[in-house]
Amino acid sequence: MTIRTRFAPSPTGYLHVGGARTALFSWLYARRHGGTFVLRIEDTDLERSTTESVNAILEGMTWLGLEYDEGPFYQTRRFDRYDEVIGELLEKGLAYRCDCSRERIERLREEAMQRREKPRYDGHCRHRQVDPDKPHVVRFRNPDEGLVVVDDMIRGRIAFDNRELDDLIIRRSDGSPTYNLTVVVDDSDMAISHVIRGDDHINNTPRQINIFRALGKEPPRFAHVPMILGEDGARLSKRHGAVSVMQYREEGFLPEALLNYLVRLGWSHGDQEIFSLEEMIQLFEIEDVNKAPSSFNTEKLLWLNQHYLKQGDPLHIAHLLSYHLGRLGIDPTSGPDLVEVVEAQRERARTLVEMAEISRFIYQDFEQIEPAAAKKHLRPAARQPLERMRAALAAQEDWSVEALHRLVEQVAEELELKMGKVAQPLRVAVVGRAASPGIDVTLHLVGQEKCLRRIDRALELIREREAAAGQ
RNA sequence: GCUCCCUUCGUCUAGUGGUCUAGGACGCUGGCCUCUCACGCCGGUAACAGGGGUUCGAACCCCCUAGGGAGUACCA
Repeated sequence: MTIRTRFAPSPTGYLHVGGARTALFSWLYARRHGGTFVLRIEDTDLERSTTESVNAILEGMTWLGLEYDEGPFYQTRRFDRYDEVIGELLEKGLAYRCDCSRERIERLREEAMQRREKPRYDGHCRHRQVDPDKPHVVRFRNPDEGLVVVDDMIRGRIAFDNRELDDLIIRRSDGSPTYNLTVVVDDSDMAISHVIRGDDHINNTPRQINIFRALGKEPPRFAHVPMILGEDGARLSKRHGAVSVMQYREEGFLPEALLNYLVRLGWSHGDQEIFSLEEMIQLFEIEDVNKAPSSFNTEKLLWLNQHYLKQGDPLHIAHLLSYHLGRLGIDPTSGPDLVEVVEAQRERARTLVEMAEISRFIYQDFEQIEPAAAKKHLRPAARQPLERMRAALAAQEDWSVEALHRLVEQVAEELELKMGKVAQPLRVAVVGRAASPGIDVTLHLVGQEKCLRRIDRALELIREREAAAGQ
């Protein structure tokens, strides 16, 4: 059998991490088995669907690298086909027209609730001849009894009693088809073999299976993946911060990190944490997906992101960093080779945004030295080492990391001071903070001119302090 | 309310009747390394929701309870 999976979002918002993971699982399943991955846009809700959302979803998929083999198919372009199927169902008596008022339906619901029963449509119009030219909806005639058994690839066997199901609307009074009909027609027409989707669809599954059968079609296999919860264990929602996939890009995450994080959310392969795309494809089995919902944990995502920052191709990361530097108002071409910046900083940053921020000093003079760092390191005792370093650096011609390293060591030796007594004041003077890459690399990246200028500023500050103390 | 689903460290998970005094990862934490911050390395912290069965033996099988979640639309 040819494996065909699909991702079928409704374009009513951006691509969020839950949808992205579902898409990833579907994509992996297809890739794993040499199958085809189809993208279908479920836009039958004319009120809520927007082209902006379609674009946002496409953009998110592209960024993650989840390329589809067929599509995107739009359901709004298939209305004729749905009508054809509904007509067929009507003709065979497997569906019927209904003109029950919304008031009547509402009353039915309330009565059922009072009787502590599940609200269901009572089949009032099943045997009535509703005038096709008058306003009406079309309902699917659900079997009255029997069991519908779903053999879910993740949950196992789930049984539903047809008595719990009612005759659902498959065509609205405005003539548009509804979800449960369109999925079945599409999954059938597109020969989808495996439906991998969120578990909020479990309850729809028996209805859809019944429609498949009414159509004389074999239903696909189903796999319902549990949802993703927010950091606090509550349901993930727009109010829970960055849930849009594209926002993760803005916040400096790498797509490979997000993908790796997402694949491990609910799925595992022994104790392995790091998965390249190739490994995911090779090892992913839908049966290994957990049944329980899982909470999103940004801390672990950050760890993975740093892992990929550290492991990735520096040139590739440099390109991405360039964008984030730009956002800080920095012209990346106004400093050293970006690859050198990446290599110096990638063990110190968890995101590209952080990397850009801690690299700011390489390009721009700072407003003021961090007070705590200044207080601790720019004291009178630091004046002599700083002056010596200033003189040595001013005379320095070879500005390579190695040469600078020897220079700092030499000054420390001459003054009979430990490295820290020389490097720390120097660092604070040049960086404006007490943290940076190795002092040699730091000096190298900043460049001679800026280094000297900043050391002069720091020396000035020390003299001011000495004067103030002397009074 | 009704139907369906879920339940191992704070979080992600391993585990499919004995090898579990429950393993790994993130986080937190002690130490080492060290010019700072990181990285790295070594160590620590912390869980089988509760109660009944079945069995020589249960995290694993069954039942109940509790707690979460989904659906119950002319949304998808």
